[in-house]
Amino acid sequence: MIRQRAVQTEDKRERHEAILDAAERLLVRSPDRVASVAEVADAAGLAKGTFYLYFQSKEELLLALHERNIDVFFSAVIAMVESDAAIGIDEMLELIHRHMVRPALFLPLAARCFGQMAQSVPTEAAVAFKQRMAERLRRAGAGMERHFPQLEPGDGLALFRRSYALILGLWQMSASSGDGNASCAFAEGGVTSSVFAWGYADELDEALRALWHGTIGTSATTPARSEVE
Amino acid sequence: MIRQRAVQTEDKRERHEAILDAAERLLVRSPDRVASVAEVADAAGLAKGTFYLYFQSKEELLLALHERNIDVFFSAVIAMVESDAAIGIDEMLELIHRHMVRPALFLPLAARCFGQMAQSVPTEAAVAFKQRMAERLRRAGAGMERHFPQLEPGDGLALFRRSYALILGLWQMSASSGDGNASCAFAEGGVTSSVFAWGYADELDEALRALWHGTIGTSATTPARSEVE
Amino acid sequence: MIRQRAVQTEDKRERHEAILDAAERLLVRSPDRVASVAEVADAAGLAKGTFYLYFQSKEELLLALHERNIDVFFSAVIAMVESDAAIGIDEMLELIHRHMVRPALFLPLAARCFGQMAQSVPTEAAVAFKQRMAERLRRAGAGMERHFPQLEPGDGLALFRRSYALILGLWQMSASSGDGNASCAFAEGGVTSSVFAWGYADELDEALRALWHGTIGTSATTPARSEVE
Amino acid sequence: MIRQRAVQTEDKRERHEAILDAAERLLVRSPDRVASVAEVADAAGLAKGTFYLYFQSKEELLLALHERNIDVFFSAVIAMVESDAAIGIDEMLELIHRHMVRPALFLPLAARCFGQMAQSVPTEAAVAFKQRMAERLRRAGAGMERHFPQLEPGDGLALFRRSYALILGLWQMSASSGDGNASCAFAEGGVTSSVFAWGYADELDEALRALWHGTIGTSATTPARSEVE
DNA sequence: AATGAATGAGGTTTCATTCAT
DNA sequence: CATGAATGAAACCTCATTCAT
Repeated sequence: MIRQRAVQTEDKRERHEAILDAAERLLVRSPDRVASVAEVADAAGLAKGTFYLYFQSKEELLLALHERNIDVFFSAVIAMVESDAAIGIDEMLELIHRHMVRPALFLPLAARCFGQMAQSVPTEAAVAFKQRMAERLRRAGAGMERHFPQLEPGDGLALFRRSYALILGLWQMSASSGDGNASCAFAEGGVTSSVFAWGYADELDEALRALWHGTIGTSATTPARSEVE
Repeated sequence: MIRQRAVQTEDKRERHEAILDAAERLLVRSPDRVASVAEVADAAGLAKGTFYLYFQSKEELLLALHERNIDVFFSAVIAMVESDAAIGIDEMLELIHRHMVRPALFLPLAARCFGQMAQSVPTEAAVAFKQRMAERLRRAGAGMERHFPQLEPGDGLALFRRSYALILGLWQMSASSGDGNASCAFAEGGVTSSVFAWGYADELDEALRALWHGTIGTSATTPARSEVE
Repeated sequence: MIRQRAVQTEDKRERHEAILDAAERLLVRSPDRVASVAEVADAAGLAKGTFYLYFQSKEELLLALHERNIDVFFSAVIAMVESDAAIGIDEMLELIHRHMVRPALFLPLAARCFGQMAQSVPTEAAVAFKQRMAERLRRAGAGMERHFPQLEPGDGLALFRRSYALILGLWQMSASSGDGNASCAFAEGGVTSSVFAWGYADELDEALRALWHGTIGTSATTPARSEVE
Repeated sequence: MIRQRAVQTEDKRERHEAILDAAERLLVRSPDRVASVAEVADAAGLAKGTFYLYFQSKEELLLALHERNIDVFFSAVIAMVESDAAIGIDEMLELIHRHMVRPALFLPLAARCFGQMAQSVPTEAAVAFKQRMAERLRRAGAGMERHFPQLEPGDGLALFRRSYALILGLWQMSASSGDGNASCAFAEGGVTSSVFAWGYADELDEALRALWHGTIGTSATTPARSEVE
């Protein structure tokens, strides 16, 4: 239950979360448009002005929402790479699909944040975000290097960076015309469909395999591939 | 010389271009903000109302500007792959740098367009854009397959798609805090810089090499590398 | 058949009429809005600019259209009052209904013209219109005075003026909310409907009878009334 | 004193009025043109956006302004007819002149509203307006019937309706060429002037007398007339 | 702290009118 | 004469953000 006034620090965090929840709800309900601040505040049971007591700007809200998603993903990744279980690309792909591809929210939000962050997020907030992001990438990359000795120092990090770039970039190419679906369903047929009618999920898998294959070598990827197919 | 009135179809195309030029000029001058329609029209020496004779919306202008950039790049790529000269990844990287990385406009605009296209571009326009894009990718991909017989049908296309995703995705990760620079120059030092202070240009090269290496194999990439260096 | 270029005076008049016809057609088709100049020109098979070779402004078009309607009405009125047939209010009402009430165009147009003429019609055009209008009223009024000796000089004119004012004013009160119907069909019931749910046609008859009765006396109106009822 | 922010309902009403006042001021200052929304907001000391917090559209502003005028008039009329003082047409004419004819604003605004209301006022607003108008007419009509027993039920209402129609209709005929004056002062002489150079104020009196005479009979009108002349 | 009225920039739209061709 | 591109004013609209209460 939310108190009338958030006097305690804990209450504040609660409100923060409540606003994020409200934004998420609205974003899931209609993924193709971003709710206005008024709508978000309303959905959170607050007045418009109150929103700005908890977020500097609307962009910051989106960024925070995005970071919450990212956090879940990286927690899982870091847990995996820091465990001693044997891991391969298939385990990683499974994580990626579970946390980024299947949730309706992750990719649209990521695209929006990365595409527009430059606009109105104050530099300090962006820097802080990037620092937290960097720490996550560093830990995940270090874990990777522990599992794959053929990786030179820094290569684990780079691998994650590039994977993330692929995940986002491919999604944007597939989703960039307002079709909520991963696969563009246009029936014009002919050449077009053979070029653009690719499913995001499958293409992502293949692309990541190619990237990892080119980085780590076949040791982790080829076997995994053969297991699957 | 531009006529006062665009009576002929050719004149209209010229006007169209003139508006794009104006927008480009403004965008180059202040890369961190998008000029208003009024400013663009003004810079093109036209009234605001005239702008809407040539573009449905501001989004469409940005999309058209982006497509013009893309077109230059793909023309070069297609010319290359359809020629009989031996090509390797280095030639491709050079094209990418010349047309996408070095021009100040390409990547910010691409990020903006891919991240936000769904907003106000009518579906038909977006579909048309994608079809033109698809045709370009198809030709480039087919050309690639001609040069690299080890590519299965469709792999050339996929390679371009994934490369483009990497180009965009990495740029968004590097540029997402309003620093116009390719390399984030923040002086907080320590861990952060070792993780995020990577130059976009160099990282892109490495990432693309890894991707191509994982797709085409060493035949095209490693030798090419040794020739250059 | 309309020539390509209206060189002769006669051709010009033809075009003038063609534009009026087109405007009338559009106005009849959708009475609640006034077509744009572009639409009118288009419907007349002309370019937008050509319209302005035949009319100073859009207002002038509406005025001319209105005047054409008026002319038909007054021709009938003058013919009647200048004949020797016995006339009473019923004959007049019949004319009014035939030329003003039943045609869908007359009253909306009249309201628009009278309500907005002040805006953009140059004074000279308005004066010219009023002069022609005055001459019609004068002839009709004089004819009335010939038929009703109890009218003092000028009273016939005044009677027409006041009748026209009633016709217009009542119509505006009845039609002022976009309901094309003469009778407002709102079903809220109670007091409201008993006040506003009056049929224009019937109310006009009664009002004009009262006005004429108060001006001419019972000689012309009461008998006529008894004949009808 | 007007608060900076209209928090209370009462404050909002005040704001509403303040905007109406501003619009009225501008309209009085230059009667031949309607100020833009920006001008009105400016004159009210508000931002343009604030205007739209209080009025749906510009048309609604004009309608509200008109209704305010109407309200003053009908309040006076209703007060008169609901008092026990003896009333005749002269008292009524005096009210009409004081509230409708002499104020520079009433008639132009009424003409505009009645002629154009259909445009952009949403139907519900127009219906609400008419309902309020109907209630006023009803009360005034009922009061009239109390004073003049010869009126049948409904005749008082009809009398007001017709009077209002005359007031408006005659004004539109007299004012329809942008001359702010009640009497058209054109010097073309001859027939014209004898037909159209009638003073609105006097003609209105005569016309209303005729209408009332034809409705109520001489009991209320003739004596009053003799007193005046 | 909470509120929501006020702001103001600017995108979108319409359209009567003008003017170079 | 005919054309329709260009104009520019202004309505309309949305919305992130600010600030008096």
